[in-house]
Amino acid sequence: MARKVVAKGRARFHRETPEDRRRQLGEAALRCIVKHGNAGVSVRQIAAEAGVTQGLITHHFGEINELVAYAFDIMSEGLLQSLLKAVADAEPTPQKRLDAFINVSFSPMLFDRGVLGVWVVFWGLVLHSPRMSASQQGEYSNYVAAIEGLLGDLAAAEGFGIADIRLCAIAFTALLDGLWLAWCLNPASFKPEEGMQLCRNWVEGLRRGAYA
Amino acid sequence: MARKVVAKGRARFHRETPEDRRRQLGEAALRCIVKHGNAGVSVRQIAAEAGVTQGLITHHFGEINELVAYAFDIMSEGLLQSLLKAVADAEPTPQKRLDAFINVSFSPMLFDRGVLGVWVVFWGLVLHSPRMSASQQGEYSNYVAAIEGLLGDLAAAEGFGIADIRLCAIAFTALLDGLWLAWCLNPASFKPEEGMQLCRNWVEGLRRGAYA
DNA sequence: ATACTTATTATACGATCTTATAATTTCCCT
DNA sequence: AGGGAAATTATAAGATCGTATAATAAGTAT
Repeated sequence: MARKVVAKGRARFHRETPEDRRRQLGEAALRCIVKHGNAGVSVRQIAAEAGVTQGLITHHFGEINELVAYAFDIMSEGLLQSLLKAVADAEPTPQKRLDAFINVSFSPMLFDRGVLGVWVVFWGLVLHSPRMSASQQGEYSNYVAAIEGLLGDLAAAEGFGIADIRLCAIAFTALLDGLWLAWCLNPASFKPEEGMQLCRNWVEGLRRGAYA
Repeated sequence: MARKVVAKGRARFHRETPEDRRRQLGEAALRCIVKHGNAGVSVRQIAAEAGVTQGLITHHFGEINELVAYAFDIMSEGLLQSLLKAVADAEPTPQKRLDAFINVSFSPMLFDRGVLGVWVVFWGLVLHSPRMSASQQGEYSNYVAAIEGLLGDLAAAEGFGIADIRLCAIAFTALLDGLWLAWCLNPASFKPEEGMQLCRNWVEGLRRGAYA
């Protein structure tokens, strides 16, 4: 009957599995980075955002870099899944699938200053941390491979030639990333629909044999 | 004859004009950012790099953000000047001038992880600081305008059509930036010469009317 | 129920950060 | 040669940061 009495006002808490807690902390880290950029990467801020004390981060991740790398991984995987889902939901023709990929790339889910803000922080870390660089390389190659598949299917269906499809996918990725970056840094410079049109123009150049 | 005696070991120093000192501090800031990324943005580190005491930064710039914005400006202007000089030194045909622009864009002066590292830091600040955003907008429009001129001259000389040359320049800029980003984050993904080829392929698509 | 594992809190320590203020040196000007 | 403006050093104050350590609560198995 008698509830166990908590000594001296120490905070009560809910115990969670390591995986759940790690994910909560990773998502809290992402929210902090969205809000404050590099300045948001701090044990104290992230712990406060997650509603826990600082020690938990040390306990689950050791050092904070490990938490940030983990946040990078879950964010990256989530975005790629969203992209692939949009492609899977499209009509199963190479043209429609590529269109779907372009459309979702310019949708508010990805074409968003907050999302870019997170990536900019990650890029900064990738340049100075082998751990982050390893994550980035894996995720980049997954992304390029997805585009490679889309472009290859289109070329096969329409019968035009591509000299080096891997390089082609790299170029298309670069175009998407570059437009994303430019628009997020300065949304007045062009409209998302115009960005989509520029991507379609790029594909049109591909069709016309500019990369054969 | 008697040298003026310095009291109690206080450091001697050389007095400089405000412009010179500001530039020295700006360049020291750039070196710190190259070396340590966001972590290099610190009054203490920059002052040490410049060989002065911290107070000088406060004296000349007020708050550190102002110094970083100034560093952004001098770096941005320097790079654009280098690009324009390469164009000016090329043979005066639209084709050669555009080629020169592409070549210098992929030269070690720009295709460099340290240079990208500085820009990544700037981008992060642009997303959270109106002051930095204002600088970025001005510099981006100068950059796009330069490309717009190159592409317009080529179209006029060769007689192909471009529906919206401003958007075209934005796309080409995005491609360049995207390739720059991808290579610096992961230099193994492609070779600079391959990047140059991809840019030429993009121009070939333009020639073939993909943007008409 | 009771013991045990460990997730979590609480707290402390040393380093580094930004900014403010006062003292001092340098150099130009007359 | 000497006075004065301002460039520069020196120092301090308070905030925040990362990490380590010990104490405690929560849930699980016995």
